[in-house]
Amino acid sequence: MASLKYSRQRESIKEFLMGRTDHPTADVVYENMKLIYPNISLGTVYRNLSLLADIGEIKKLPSFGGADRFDFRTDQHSHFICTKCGRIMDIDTENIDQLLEKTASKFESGQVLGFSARFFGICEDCLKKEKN
Amino acid sequence: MASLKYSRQRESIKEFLMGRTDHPTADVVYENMKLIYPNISLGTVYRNLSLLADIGEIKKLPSFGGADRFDFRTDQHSHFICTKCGRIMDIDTENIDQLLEKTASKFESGQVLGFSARFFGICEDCLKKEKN
DNA sequence: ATATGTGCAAATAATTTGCACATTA
DNA sequence: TAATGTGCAAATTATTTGCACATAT
Repeated sequence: MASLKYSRQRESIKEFLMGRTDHPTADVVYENMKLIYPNISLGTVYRNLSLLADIGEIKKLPSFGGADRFDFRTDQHSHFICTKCGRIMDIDTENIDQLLEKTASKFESGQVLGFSARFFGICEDCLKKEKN
Repeated sequence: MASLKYSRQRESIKEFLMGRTDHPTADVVYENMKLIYPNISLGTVYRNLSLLADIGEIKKLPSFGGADRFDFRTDQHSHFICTKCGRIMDIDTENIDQLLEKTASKFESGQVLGFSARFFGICEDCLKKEKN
């Protein structure tokens, strides 16, 4: 029944995500884990990210023109995605979440288990760079 | 300056998407195009889908645990995504779109160019199958 | 001891790209 | 005839998986 066993690697991955708010890709996690475990493999990183997402300890964000992102915040919140640099920022949308919740409860063609709002655009940093 | 030239393949791809509401993947488009152009290549399909999305004639939906989806509807609307079978359905959310619009206009850490709400869950068909 | 986890490398899946030839304007 | 598009195959990118060995319970 697939019970869970401790692993240093998994704990470090979790801790790493906990300390970041920028929703890194698996590859970024991998690069950072290599500093602690020089021999860690990308496969291990992917396996643990999937596992952590499955048990709800982290959240997997579907890709937007690139690699998936992983987020330690598992509570309901929205994202702003910069289409220039790919950065993902949390965005405060309490009222939206309430409305989504309401819409979800009214949906009749299936069972809604989750929802999210996403905003696409260009972040401040990229706007500044454009002025050059 | 990359001006646009007519191509039968591109027109057919557009027409095909126009006749569907289920947001097919590039591969599904490819399989259907092969019925018309037996020698068409997947590369051509991808190139035209990207091109059409760039000029705003279709919409590219970021992947959710799989291949990207393409949609002829380019107006603002939301999606219900079945996490079992991957089906994507349009969902009517006028009030949500208004609220998202309002939130977008208030956002200060960048320039919002678009937004979307997505609902995840299990569609009616998959719910029925689960009962077996 | 036995299930679970890991590293490694190979496999798979989705998408992109270089190039010679074909088509459009 | 010059720019754009196509087919083909190889390359790239993101992710998954089989296997022998290592580690946790």
